[in-house]
Amino acid sequence: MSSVNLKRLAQELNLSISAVSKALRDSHEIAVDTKERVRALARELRYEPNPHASSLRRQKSKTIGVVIPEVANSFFSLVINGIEEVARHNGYHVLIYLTHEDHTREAAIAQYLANGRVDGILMSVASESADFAHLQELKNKNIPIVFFDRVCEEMATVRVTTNDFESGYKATQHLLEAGCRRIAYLLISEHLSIGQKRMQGYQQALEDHAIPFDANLIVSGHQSNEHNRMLIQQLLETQKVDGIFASVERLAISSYEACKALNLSIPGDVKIIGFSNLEIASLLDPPLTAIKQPAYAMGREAACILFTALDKNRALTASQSLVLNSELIERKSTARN
Amino acid sequence: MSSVNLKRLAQELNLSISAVSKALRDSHEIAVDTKERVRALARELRYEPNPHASSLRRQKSKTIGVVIPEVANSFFSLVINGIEEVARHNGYHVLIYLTHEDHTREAAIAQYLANGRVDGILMSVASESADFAHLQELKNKNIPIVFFDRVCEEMATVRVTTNDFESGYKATQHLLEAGCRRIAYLLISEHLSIGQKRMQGYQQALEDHAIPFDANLIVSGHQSNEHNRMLIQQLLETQKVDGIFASVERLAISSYEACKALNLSIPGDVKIIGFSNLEIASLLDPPLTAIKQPAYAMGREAACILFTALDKNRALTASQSLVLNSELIERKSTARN
DNA sequence: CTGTTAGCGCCTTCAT
DNA sequence: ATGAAGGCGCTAACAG
Repeated sequence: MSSVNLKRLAQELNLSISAVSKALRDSHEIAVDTKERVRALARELRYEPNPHASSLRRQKSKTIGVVIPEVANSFFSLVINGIEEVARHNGYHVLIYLTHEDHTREAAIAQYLANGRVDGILMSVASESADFAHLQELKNKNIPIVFFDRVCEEMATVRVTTNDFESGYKATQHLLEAGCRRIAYLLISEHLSIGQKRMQGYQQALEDHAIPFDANLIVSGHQSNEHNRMLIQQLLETQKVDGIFASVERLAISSYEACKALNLSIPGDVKIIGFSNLEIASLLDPPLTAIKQPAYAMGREAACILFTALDKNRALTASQSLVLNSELIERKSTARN
Repeated sequence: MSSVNLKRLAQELNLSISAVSKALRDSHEIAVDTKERVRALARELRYEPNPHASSLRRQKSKTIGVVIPEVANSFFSLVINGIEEVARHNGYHVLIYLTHEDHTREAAIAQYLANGRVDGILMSVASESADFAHLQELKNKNIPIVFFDRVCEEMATVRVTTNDFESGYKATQHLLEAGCRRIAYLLISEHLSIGQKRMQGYQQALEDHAIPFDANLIVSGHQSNEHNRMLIQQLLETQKVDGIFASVERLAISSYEACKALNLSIPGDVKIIGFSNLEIASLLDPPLTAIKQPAYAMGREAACILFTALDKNRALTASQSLVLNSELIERKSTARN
């Protein structure tokens, strides 16, 4: 650590440390030419303020924590892009934490973020998070936190979500209008609000079309894609199913795989629609009819809300919540059958 | 900030700050029962040491920086997973920075990481990085840095890479053996070593099969997928091409799109092979024959090398570099034509 | 305009 | 076995 710090600059310039500090922060109480001299040397020596010292002193880190279930997934990848973009623009740094859908991990992460390491948190809760004491804890410590997509229903906090009920309704309606009568609904975890809301939309659509709800057509997936594919195959074999609505991307893909494995033709025997942001899904044959969430925008919006709160030292209130619209994307098949 | 800190604990326990500090670090010079008392209260008050104070004092942050071109890409997503996994295991935190393939951003990031914010860096260089002064700067400041996948050829540093020449060779050979004679090679940037090495493998394979190299069949892509698809379409329209070898995932996908747009049948008119880690590529019809990099493992390995160096205070030497093997994955088409 | 001083919270000698 | 003191590098209040 040959570290060039304020002391070093001060020595070389025959100035006091605080004068140098002020000069670099462009304080009005420092002579213009002095500022120039200071800045010149700082540039020459490539001075960079020590962020830890600065954070310690100012009680803020200019860093946020992003807590998400996973990243190997187009939705969260895009979200990170949005967040990083805004963070960079506002001079914030981004720490990333993956829960792998594990409630214990999420709690542990929350625990050690509650010590000043970050000024705020952006979070999409893990699917198993039924117990949210750890989140309440963060709230108590006054750490601003913005939930996005997978929110914690039990807490009154800022949320950036999409119109889950509505898009669930539309997706189901889409299948119904395409002639489906036995539509399966696939979700990832019963504890997740998005799964619930989308399902409510699904149920409402069924009801509006006078189709009876059948609990046998609801499948709750798990971690392993392999396992999920099995579950879906089992469903297709034991139940009469002519449509599948997958409430997350992975399940939509597993549905495709399951149909393929069973030699079911996809638009013919079973129609599939799923939440997905995968560009490549449009190249499938038939292309995956998808509900596409504005992932990048969600990341940006969530980050913006957090940063303005942080920079203006304003508290976050649930009223700042935002609901963005997901889009139903249907593409024509180029099937040559 | 009602922050519970050492002082607070010390007061409540009628101990000195240093005693508490030592107790929490399980020092042998503190009585066992005292330690117990301290730990009990710490747990009760949910004490977490202030990381900035600690970093400042110890001159290390237990944080690493990950600098990558982008994240909306299956390769880097998987890498992040691997890194986060190892980081968490070793008690490190992960800051993430995206260059968006922009050399200026990369330099700026390097600049402000060179101040103690991170103990080390994992990096995949931006495609435009012809000039690497900023990387040399980090080297000079003794910030350990491990390059992975996209390395900086001009510096003697630790690298975690894949067998690019070899896999380039194999991919090309695969197409040649499938009967291709006019194989296009798509790369993302001339400045990138991976693009070069894979191309060398491509050229060697051509030579070994006595196929002349044709510079017209080399296409260098850019940022926009849209633009790349156009370039490829143009290539397909102006040149006789019966095979495409895409050296990055995005270009493989764009190739698919281009063929579709031109109504070229994919195994028939043009065979495509590409570097890709997308699971869903197996569902395309025909499935994308892919060179799959061990992305997750690369992230883990790179992180491991960095952490052991950091924790043992050992310098990184180029000799610790690692070359992992990519796998050629061919799947049978289920085409019903 | 510039300098002095006093911490931020933690860790580490050194003394008791 | 415990405590006192100094300092990591920076900032902010207050003097001069």
